[in-house]
Amino acid sequence: MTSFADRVVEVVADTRPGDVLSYGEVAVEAGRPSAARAVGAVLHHHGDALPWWRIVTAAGRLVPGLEEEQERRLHAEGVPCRAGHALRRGSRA
DNA sequence: TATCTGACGATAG
DNA sequence: CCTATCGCCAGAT
Repeated sequence: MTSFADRVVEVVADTRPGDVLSYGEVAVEAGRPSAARAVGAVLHHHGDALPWWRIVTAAGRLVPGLEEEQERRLHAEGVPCRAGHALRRGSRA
């Protein structure tokens, strides 16, 4: 019974190093475009079990409270960050 | 079953 | 750029 949470896990677990998506993007891929909030809850529950650092807000903002940790991990995967927001290729130069 | 909470998203000020 | 409000959904109590 692939629940929404399970779908989210699948999507996030399917991401590879250097990839960065927003909660909304994950929600869409999980089949619930308006469940971005639930996506965050799922990631928070799983903790380090999933590459949560590859997930940012729609505004490109990093996870509140973990900006340092996330920025460090993203940078380690080749994702440049600046002032708490991940610079995604294609979004803006 | 009802109510509250939260690692969200978009719009308005 | 930041704060505030509304809408949304899933999980916990």
